[in-house]
Amino acid sequence: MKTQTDMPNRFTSFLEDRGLKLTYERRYLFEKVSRLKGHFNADSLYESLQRDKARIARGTVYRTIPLLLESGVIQKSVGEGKREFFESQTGKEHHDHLVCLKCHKVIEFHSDEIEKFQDQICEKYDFEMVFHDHRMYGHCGSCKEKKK
Amino acid sequence: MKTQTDMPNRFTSFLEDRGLKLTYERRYLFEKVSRLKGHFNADSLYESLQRDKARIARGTVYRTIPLLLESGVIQKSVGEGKREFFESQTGKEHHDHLVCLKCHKVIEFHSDEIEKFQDQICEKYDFEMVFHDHRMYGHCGSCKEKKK
DNA sequence: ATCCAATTTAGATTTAGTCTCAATTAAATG
DNA sequence: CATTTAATTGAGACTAAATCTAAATTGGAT
Repeated sequence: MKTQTDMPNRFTSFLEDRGLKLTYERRYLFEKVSRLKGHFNADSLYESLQRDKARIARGTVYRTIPLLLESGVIQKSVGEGKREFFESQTGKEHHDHLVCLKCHKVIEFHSDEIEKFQDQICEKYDFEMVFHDHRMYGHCGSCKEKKK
Repeated sequence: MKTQTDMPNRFTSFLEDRGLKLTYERRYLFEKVSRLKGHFNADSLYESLQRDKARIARGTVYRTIPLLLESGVIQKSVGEGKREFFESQTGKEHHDHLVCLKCHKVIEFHSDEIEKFQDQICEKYDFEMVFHDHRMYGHCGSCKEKKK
């Protein structure tokens, strides 16, 4: 819920832990993706920087994305095409996805029970979860019928 | 009348539903990926065909992968690099993944309870699940400690 | 304020994936 | 089972995505 700009955050602590520099470009990209609502890929992110007149090179975007992924600021998302898609984790109300293999419709769902058992699994394996991604693929109601 | 001795399967029924032809290449690729155990990408699949001396063009591999995905024969998998990775769904003992954001270790898990609630969700949304993919990202036991 | 290793930039290069069109083939039809 | 035709394939040209390189810049330690 909180997205403080100058306070330490998930990303700045991550950089510090790794002994990496907090450059202008890294901070800019962190703030940019934190504000992004929908899905994006490396290129659409680069283009939105250009619209901002932020002079950050394409290569820097590609080099920063793995850092944002590893720090859990963004995650890989439901990709329908060939490219990798990402979405911001910040302040997002969590949901998971049912994806129709036929019409590609995406239905969002949420289950407290599943989340509870997830936590149990993490405890069992001594794993500290940052985020998760749970998708079920199959056929939605209308495509099931159309199958005849 | 079918010229093949093969039984109908998920892929052949899919092709039939869509009015697509069951070509030599499609059958070959279906059988190939069904036998594959680990992860693969478009290129490693193409290379394994060349080792087989199967003369199937690169373009055909790229054109067939979406069909294998849509029919649920393969699914997109835990991709660590930039490329899309796939894995066969056939006859695989189902498991899900805990993925360490730091060392990229993958821990497999299985939970009957989670599967049960998944089924409930599907029922609620009138969704017929073909397969699912559930990943939790975070820090594994040893990376948690190393964080200091 | 200085210094140095890390990082960035711009563009060249490499690699991944798509497209085109002539040739081939599945399978529907008689 | 010969004919027909629309779908599919193969080969390679082409486009797009991602990486690399070397010179310039910068964070942050001293």
